[in-house]
Amino acid sequence: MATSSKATSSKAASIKAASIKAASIKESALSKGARSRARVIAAAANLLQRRGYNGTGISEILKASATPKGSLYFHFPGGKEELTIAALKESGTDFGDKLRLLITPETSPGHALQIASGALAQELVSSGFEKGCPLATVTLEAAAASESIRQTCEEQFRGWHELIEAMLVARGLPATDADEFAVTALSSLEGAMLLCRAYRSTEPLEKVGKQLRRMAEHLLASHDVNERRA
Amino acid sequence: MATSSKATSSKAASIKAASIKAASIKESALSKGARSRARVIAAAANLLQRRGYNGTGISEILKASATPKGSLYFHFPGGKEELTIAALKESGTDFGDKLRLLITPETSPGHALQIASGALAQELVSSGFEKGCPLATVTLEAAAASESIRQTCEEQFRGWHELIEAMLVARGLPATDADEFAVTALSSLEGAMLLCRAYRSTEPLEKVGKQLRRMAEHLLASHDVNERRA
DNA sequence: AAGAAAATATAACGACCGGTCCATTACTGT
DNA sequence: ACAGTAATGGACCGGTCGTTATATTTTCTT
Repeated sequence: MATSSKATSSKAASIKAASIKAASIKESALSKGARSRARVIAAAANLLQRRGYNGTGISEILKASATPKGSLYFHFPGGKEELTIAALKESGTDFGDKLRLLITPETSPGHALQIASGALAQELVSSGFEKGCPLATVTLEAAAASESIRQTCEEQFRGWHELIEAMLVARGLPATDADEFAVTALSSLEGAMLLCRAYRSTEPLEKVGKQLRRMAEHLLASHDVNERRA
Repeated sequence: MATSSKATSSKAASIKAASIKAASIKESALSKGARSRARVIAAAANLLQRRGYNGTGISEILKASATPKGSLYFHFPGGKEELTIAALKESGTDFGDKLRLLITPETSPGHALQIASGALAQELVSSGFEKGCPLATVTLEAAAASESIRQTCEEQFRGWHELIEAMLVARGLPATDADEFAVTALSSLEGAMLLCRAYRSTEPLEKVGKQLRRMAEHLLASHDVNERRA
C-alpha cells in the first residue's frame, strides 16, 4: 500500500448535474459515471464496515455493486486506497448527520448519548453483529500502513468528537471540560461497540449508554451549581 | 475460514518437560518442540497485535520466528485459526497478569486505572503507535467469520472485565454498580486506544485516564456516603 | 451528424495467500 | 545401539489478491 496520496479522483463528471433534459422523472440527476462511482463507494463502505480493509477484496466490492473492474480504476486511479478513503468519508459524514439529528435544544446531552447508544446497538443486532463502527476496523488495520487512510480516519473521528463537544458547550460547559468528556464518551461508545461484537450482545452498549447519561447529567448539574455559587 | 473448531492441538510434547539431563544451565527446560511452538505463538501474538488477522500472513509469522512451514502445521493442525486462538490466549493472559500487578490493596481503583492508561499509552508510543489492544483488531476482523476466534476474544475480554469489577467489589461497591462501571472503564480504554492510533497521539488515553480516575473516586465516595447514611 | 471524451467491459498479469505433502533429520525411551 | 516417534525443511498446489492494458461502447459537444 502506497503511503503517498498523489492520486486525484475524477469528480469532473458531476459538476454539471442538472442539464437541459435533466427532467428525467425518477432517475437520479447524476451523470452515469457519477452514479456508478457512488454505487461503488456505497458498496465499499458497507463491506469495509463489515469485514475491514484487508478482509474486503476489490472483486467483492465490484460484484456487490455490479461494476466491472475497468470502471473502478477509471473513477479511482489510486486503486483500493483511494476508494477506501472515499468510502470512509461517506461513512463518516453519514454517521455525523445522524448524530446531528439527535442533538436538539430540547434533548439533553445525556439523553442524546443514550439514544445514540441504542441506535448503535440496533444496527449491530439487525446486521447480525457485523456492522459496528464504520471506521474502527479500518483504523486498526490500516492506520499504521497508510498515512492517508489514517488521516481520513482522524478527520472523521474528530468531526464526531466536535459534535459531542459542541453539544455540551451549548449548555454552558467550559471548553476544557466539554472536550475531556467528549473524548471519553466517544471512546466508551467505540469500545462498547467492540465488546458488543466480541460478546454478540448489546449489553455493553446498554450499560455504557446508561453510564454516559448519568455522567453527562452529573457533569452539567455540578457545573451549574458552581456557576450559581460564583 | 472454518467456523467449526474440531482441530486438536498437539501439546503432547510438553508434558515431560523436566527429564533426567534437564540440567542444561541456561536453556529452557522445555522440549525442542515446545520451544518452537512457543516461539511461533509469540511471533503470531506480536504480529496480530500490530497488523491484525487478515494483515498477517502465515509466512510472515514463520519468517519472524525462524520456523519452517512444516513445523507450523505439525504444532497447529488447525492452521492459522488455531494458531491465532493460541496467540490471543497468550496475549490475553499476559495483559491480565500486568493488570493484576497494578491492583493492590494500597492502590485505589481510580489510581490503578490511570496508571493502566499511562502504561497503554507508553506501549503505543514505543511501538510507533502499532501496538494497541492485542485483541481489538482481530475481534473486529474475525469475530463474524470465525466463531471460535470470537469466543476466545470474548473470554479474554471478560477476564479483564472481571479483574476491574473485582477490584471495585473489594472496596465494598455493590456488584451491579461495579459491573456497570467496569464495562464502561474497559470500553473507554479500548476506544481510547483506537483513537490514539487514529490520532497518532496519546492524548485520548490521557484524558480518558483522568476521567476514569475521577469517576471511580466519585463512585466509591458517594457509595460510602450512602452506606454511612443507612 | 461527426468527433472527442467519458465510461465500460474483459482478459490477463505477477505476486502472494493459506494449506498439503512427503522425505529427511533430531530426539528419546528401552 | 536401535527403534520409533517428534520435529523439521521445503517443494508445490490451486486460488485469490490488487493492478494494468487495451478494445469497445456510451455520452456529450459542436
